[in-house]
Amino acid sequence: MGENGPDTSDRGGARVTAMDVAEEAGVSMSAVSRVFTPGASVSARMRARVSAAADKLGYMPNVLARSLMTQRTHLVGIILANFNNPIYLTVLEHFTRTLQQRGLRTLLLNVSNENDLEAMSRLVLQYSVDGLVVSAAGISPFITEQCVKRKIPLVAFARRPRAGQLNIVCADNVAGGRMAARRLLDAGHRTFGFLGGPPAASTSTDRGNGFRAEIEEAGLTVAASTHASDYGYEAGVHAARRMLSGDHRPEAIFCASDITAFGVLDVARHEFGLSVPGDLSVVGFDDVNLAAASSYNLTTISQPVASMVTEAIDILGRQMEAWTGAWETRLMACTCIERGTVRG
Amino acid sequence: MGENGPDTSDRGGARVTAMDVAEEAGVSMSAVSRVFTPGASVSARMRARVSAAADKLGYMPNVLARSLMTQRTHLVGIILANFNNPIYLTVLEHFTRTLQQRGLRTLLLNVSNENDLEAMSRLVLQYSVDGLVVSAAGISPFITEQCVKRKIPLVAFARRPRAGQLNIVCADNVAGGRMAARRLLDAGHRTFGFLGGPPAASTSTDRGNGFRAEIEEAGLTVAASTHASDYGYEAGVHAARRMLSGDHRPEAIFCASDITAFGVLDVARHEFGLSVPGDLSVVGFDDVNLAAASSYNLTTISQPVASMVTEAIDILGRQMEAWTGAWETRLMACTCIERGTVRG
DNA sequence: GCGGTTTTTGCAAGCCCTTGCAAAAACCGG
DNA sequence: CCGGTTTTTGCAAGGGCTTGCAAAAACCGC
Repeated sequence: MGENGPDTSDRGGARVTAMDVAEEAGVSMSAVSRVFTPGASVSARMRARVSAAADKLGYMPNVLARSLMTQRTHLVGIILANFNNPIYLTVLEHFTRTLQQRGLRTLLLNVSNENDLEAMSRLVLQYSVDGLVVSAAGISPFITEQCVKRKIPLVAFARRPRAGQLNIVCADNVAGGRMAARRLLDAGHRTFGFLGGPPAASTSTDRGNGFRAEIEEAGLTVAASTHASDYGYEAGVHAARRMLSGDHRPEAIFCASDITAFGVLDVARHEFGLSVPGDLSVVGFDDVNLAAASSYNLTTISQPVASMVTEAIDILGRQMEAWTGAWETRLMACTCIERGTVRG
Repeated sequence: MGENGPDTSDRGGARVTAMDVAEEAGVSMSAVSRVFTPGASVSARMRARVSAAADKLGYMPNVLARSLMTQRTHLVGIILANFNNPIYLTVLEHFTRTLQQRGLRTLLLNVSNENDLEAMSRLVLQYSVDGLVVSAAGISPFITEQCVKRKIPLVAFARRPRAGQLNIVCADNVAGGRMAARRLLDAGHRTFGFLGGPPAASTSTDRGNGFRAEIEEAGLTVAASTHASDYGYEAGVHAARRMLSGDHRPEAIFCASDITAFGVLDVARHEFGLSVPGDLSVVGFDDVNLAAASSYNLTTISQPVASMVTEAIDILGRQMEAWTGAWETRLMACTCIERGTVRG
């Protein structure tokens, strides 16, 4: 005893271990461990002694070493493909916050460019995550099988429901598409356009399907239908030019994303001199922050991002503490946010 | 030999270890380890045998266990405060992608609400990250000291340069502010307003300082100056109402963020009936995606996000492989993106 | 102060992998 | 085919922590 302060036993990396604390406090390493393990059996006196020593040495348990024994890393992997739609920043904000509240950490993986999803999954599995959420197209059997084998709960986020060994949390895009259609039908429109996202995006397809179904059930058709190459503004602009310059310009357009809807609005107003909603009605999807901006004031279908995230994490949590081998799928209801881009 | 297929030795978690592979291949565990360690000494025959066994069993090394020995987790912590400015989605996209390219993983922490930064740092340190980037106000001495002690490279991202035991990568906000001023002075404006972000945001303060400095050096003053409560649209709207309804409405406004600038633009045009840039010039900051949208077409100061991120990761990488105890600070030049919200 | 309970503690084995060291194997020229 | 080199391999000792088990301590009522 007696060496004081910071450079005590500075062996290279200066990493202070439970053993160091144990020696400092004159107790066994197990005691130290127990002090840092919630719910373990430790007397108050012991706790005090150890804490004092730990504080003095600046000890923090190494959770990775711990995870070796406990088989729990408290790490949740999130594989995300969509970094160009601002709604995903909101999604991430909710995910990280909610996970943190539950004592879990976020391992974020980007699969937006050439990296393929399977390789990413391998990576994340090697970190023995306790759970995995994937918001990207192309969840392969390999991935679901690996997760099942390791009993790692997996939830596909914002992907179209499908059979398989995985959980799914997704907005009810078909119903959302129907909502958009209903709103537009109620406004009295007779000709419609649908502007989807990239063809690979199942969510966008579903929105389109719901939209078309509702329109067709009303005895009408969606004459114009096109896809933007991504969910970005520019893609919306290009698609809008195509759609508005045809000879049968639709009276109403439903866009599978707000950002592309912004592109449509701008092209319609500034390039075609149309008034919205006078000459053209537009409905978007997502309800991003700027949808409320007065320049756009976009009527849109909102996904319940907050509850989708909560739901996803609930599922993970439940299956983390008791793996049942059953899979859940939750379709969350959208709501129509009435603003100013639909007439009447 | 001879047991085949998936349920071989399914002891509970079904986790297959290097030992299992070793037995399957009839070799020592070290051999297995070496096969999965780049650059280790293994004969071709051995590699083949082990790989075969590993494939058969579906083995993946546990990188956490490995990190115990190697003292390298390949984890980089990112602590982020700002989830309401879409520019940060771009930042995250660059970070995750660039880190992945270098074989590093992203541990994302959200410090946007009550959670304090110090607690978050504790968490992330317990995961023995190899590096840490913090984009949030309030990096305390505790944090820098911990990082120094553990030789964990730390970079403050998009925070005002200051002395201390840490690296800093930041846009040159002062120069950026000056650029905005220069542009507005060149347009012949004589009265100016500055609309900053939350007072705690040093970056916003610096932008304001640069702006003011340039204006004052031209013998003029920034009469109106106010702060938005965050970088969001609504905050911009409220601030704009305050600023535009005074009796001395400025001819030109510089906003510390594009999103607040959008708010200003909308309030100016739709509530005050002003024409921009006819009656009012506006300059933003960040060059978010929608700044190019024709509804806004915002002249703005762009931060070189991509190179800022690359730079930050370069610093981390360098200090990860050779800790020198020296700290770097990089101030990256902004550029003025000329669009349509400044007259002339 | 004693036998019987209930805590509290330490021991040591274990989690899954890496790596220095020395033994074994492969190679080489003559 | 041999002595000397250069790989390749296995052994065993970690790395930092948890935890079942049994011993030690603390408690309890009488």
